[in-house]
Order: sequence, then C-alpha cells, then structure tokens
Amino acid sequence: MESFKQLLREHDLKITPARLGILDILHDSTSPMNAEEIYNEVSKETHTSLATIYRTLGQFSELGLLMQDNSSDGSIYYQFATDNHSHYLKCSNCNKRIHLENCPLSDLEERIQKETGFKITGHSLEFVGLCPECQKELQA
Amino acid sequence: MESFKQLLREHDLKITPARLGILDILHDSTSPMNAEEIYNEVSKETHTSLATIYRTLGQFSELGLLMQDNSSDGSIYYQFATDNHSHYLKCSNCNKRIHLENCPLSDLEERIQKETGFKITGHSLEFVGLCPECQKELQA
DNA sequence: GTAATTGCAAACAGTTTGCGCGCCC
DNA sequence: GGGCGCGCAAACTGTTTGCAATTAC
Repeated sequence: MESFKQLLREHDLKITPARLGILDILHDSTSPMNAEEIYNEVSKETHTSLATIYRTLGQFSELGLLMQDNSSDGSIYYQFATDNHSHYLKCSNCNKRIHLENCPLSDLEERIQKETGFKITGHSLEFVGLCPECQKELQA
Repeated sequence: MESFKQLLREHDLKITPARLGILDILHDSTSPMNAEEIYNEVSKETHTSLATIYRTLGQFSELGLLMQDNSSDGSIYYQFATDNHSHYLKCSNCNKRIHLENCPLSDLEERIQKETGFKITGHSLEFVGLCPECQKELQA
C-alpha cells in the first residue's frame, strides 16, 4: 500500500483513492483485467467512474507501469508491466479464458530490437482456440 | 482468380464481386489489412459497403480462410490463414507499422496445445515500440 | 423461383473527451 | 489557493444488425 503511494509520487501523480485502488486490484489479480472488471472491483471500495478508470489506466500505461493487451473480445486488458507478465488463451466457442503463465516472447523481442532498431516497449498476444469441453460438444 | 471461385464453391458460398474482391486484395497485399483499408480497395472495383466487408471478413474468418489480429489501434487486421502469416511492429509515437515476416509462434502453439488440451485455431500478436526515427526525435 | 447476399441506416460496445466542481498538496 | 483529478453526460470509433431490395444459382 505505502509502496504504491511512493510509486505515484515518483511519477508526479497525486495520491487518490482511485489510483491506489487500481494498483491494489491489479496487484492482487493473478491475471490481466479489462477496464470494466477493474471498475467493478474498485467501485466496491471507492466511489469512482468508468471514465476515471480509463483515464488512469491510460496514464499508467503511458508511464510504462502497466501494459495493455488488445483482446479479441474488443476490450483492452491491463496488467503490471513486469518481465514475467502473461497472456490469455481464449475459447472461441464458450469464450472461456485460460491464463497462460509466463510470457515466452522476451527472447524474440530481443532479436527484433536488434534487427529493426525499434525500442520495443510492449506487445499484445492472445491465442484463440477450442477448449477441450467445446471440442467434445462440437464433435457430438 | 478462377481458383478463388473454386475456393468459394468449396465452402458453399455464392460467388459475388465483393467476395472475390476481398480475396484478391488480401492475396495481393504483402501485409495484413483492416476492414477500412480493404473497403477502400475493393470499392474501387466494385460498388460495395463497409457492412458487407465486415460480414464477409467475419465469414471467411469463421471458415478458417482468414485470421484476425486485434491491433492496438482498435481495429482488426485480416490476412490469409497460412502457416507463414505475419505480424506487425508498431511505433507508439508516429504509428508507423513495420511488417514482420514469418510468425514465430508455431512451436509455441504446439506446446500449448499439448499442455492445455485446447485446439488452437489462431492467435493475435503485435509488438509496440519506438521506431529509430522517433527515438531520435524524442531524445532531442 | 428461392434462398443467400447486399446496402442502408440505425444500433451497439468500448473508449474518449469537454466541462465545471471538488479535492490533494 | 491553485491546479490536478474527478464525475457526468455527450461524443466518437470500429463493428454489428434488422430489414427490404437484389442477386446468384
């Protein structure tokens, strides 16, 4: 908690309940969340609005605190921008999401940076497929 | 051309100018395109509407002819679903897109299929970073 | 002829923004 | 006290959908 206040100060951001709430929620979550999910959680603790959630998530992303994943469900998923972030595997039939631990792209990013001269700051990755249950269901 | 007609017949789809146009454009393009880009090209040849483009792209994707990439620009990029499809590297400053040949994820997909029991039908991948020019510009 | 396909316009969902009030430092 | 941050509602963007007219077969 206290460390999040420190984090905000370091980035010249005022300490507000919404900002702390978002950081808390994302810290507690084991997998990426979209704006609405975050809003639902944060608004349990603090009176806030979706607009604020979006604005704050945008700021945090620009500062490099969070990374964004554009999902095939049309929304953006947010998580802390650690080296060991993760991605989703989504069932195209039942829309169930499976959380894949560990992102396998760091080696690849390294190579692409060398080859293109880009400074890579993030990536978006999602797998889509059929979960075991839906494979059975659709076979029948 | 003729082969695209065959392709449509195989999938029980009627042969229409819009469908042929979309297949042509995507075949000629060296990199993924979004609905609006495709519409701009196809409508040069044939009178059509964005709605038709979206509907057709959706159909083709469901049939497995095309694959979709959800880009951080908020739109969906389409390309033929070949093993050797590709992805983008996008500059977060000037929005320039660099086209990365060869998708590096097939090995990984194989592994995930084994580990999760999912049947993976596609994925979405995009790298975001700063292009060499923008790195200089922002340093100055 | 008949069902699939289309165009149009309206509906939608997620996200962004303008503005005035209020809170953090 | 001054400016950053906020809530609200309205605007925007990409995409989807209902329906009547049209086309492919």
